[in-house]
Amino acid sequence: MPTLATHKPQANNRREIVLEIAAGFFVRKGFNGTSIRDIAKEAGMLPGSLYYHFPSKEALLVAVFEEGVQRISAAAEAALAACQGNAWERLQAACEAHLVTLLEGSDFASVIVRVLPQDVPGAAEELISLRNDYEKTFIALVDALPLPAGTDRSLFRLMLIGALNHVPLWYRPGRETPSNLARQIVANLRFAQDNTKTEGKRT
Amino acid sequence: MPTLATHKPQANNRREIVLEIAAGFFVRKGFNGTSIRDIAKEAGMLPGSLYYHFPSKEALLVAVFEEGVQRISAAAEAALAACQGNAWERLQAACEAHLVTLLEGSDFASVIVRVLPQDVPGAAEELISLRNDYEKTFIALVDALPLPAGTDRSLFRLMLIGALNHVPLWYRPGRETPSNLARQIVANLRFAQDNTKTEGKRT
DNA sequence: ACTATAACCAAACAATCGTTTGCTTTTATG
DNA sequence: CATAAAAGCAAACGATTGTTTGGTTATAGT
Repeated sequence: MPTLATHKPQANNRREIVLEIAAGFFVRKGFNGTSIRDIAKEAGMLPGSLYYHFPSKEALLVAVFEEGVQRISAAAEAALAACQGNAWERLQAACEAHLVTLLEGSDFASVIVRVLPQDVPGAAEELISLRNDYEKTFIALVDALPLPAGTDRSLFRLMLIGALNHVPLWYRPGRETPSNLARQIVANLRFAQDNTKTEGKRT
Repeated sequence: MPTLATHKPQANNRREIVLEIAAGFFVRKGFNGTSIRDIAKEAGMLPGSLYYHFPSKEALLVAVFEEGVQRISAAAEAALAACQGNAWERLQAACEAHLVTLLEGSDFASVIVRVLPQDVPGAAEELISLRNDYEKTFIALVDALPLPAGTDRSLFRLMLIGALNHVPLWYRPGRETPSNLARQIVANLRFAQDNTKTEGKRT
């Protein structure tokens, strides 16, 4: 069979620009607080033109979300690849990468924390699935910790993620660095577990 | 002086019903995801009728927010009044009340966690102020803790609040009780601080 | 040069949004 | 009963929403 329609006139230049602008709006205004016209206007395009790149507003959010998960995952895995320490040090490295990406990285990662799946009914399950994929890394990291028997590792992980993802709500640049904050957060959870007497917090 | 216009035909029955319905929508759909018509419909009223009770949608949200702060504050202070223990036990009591109110109390308190001030531009400062009033309680509780010198108590408190307010995003009734979760969350932060060697996490 | 696709414009669509206005019903008090 | 305020209805206002449709320009391969 001959080469049928092997054209490729150009790359999607504007598509990535639109994604970046959309990420900014979604982070600052939320999903329902952002209009297609907001994004199009900042991109120097007309509202309808966005529908060449994305079939719907929800699909645009999903694309931003996917990019965010990919970026923060890449940051965490890169940090882990460069860390040869023990389980606590590896967890700390991942948390540093996580927080640095949230606070100083692009807006893509922040969308993951800002936009709730229930805000996007048509794609809620997909967003949850994407987030779960990323958090699997933390499940493994927490599982590797030398925690006292009886410790609820699931709760421990959710505590940590809750504390980390809460930082963007109060963080102000100039005081502590994101890395320092992550280190302190992990440290505050670390020593607590070292001398616990396994006294029954569960039966 | 004679009694001039001392009428009071009735109390604001419907007003509180509207508030409760609004709280439910704000929690589940967010502020921008909730329409006046949604609330009015569930209240069995017409959209315009809400404007007799509240001058605007934002004012309605503020009213819900205020009620939420009052309820969760009352729960925390009641728990503290009934607790004669040490600083850690008092913190635990407040956290239990906080989490129980968030997970099992009315929707009013959940609105505080769900709706971000930036979603309501015209009342953002007021919402922040209301939240800060409540969190002052936790500032005092954390200040009273016997933490090792050099510990950033502000970060410690923000970690705790972050972990607590994150629970509604993953909590599923039937497993652990809210009280149990709060106790474990505090416990996970407690022992960490007991044997810290004051090794410089800050200079 | 011809053609097919990419990329976007221009303009509108129906639906929904928060809100306003004028009128009616209800309710408690004198 | 009379009255005045409370509470709500009915209906619309202009603005904004996500989206569609058809036409236009740009670009690259044959």
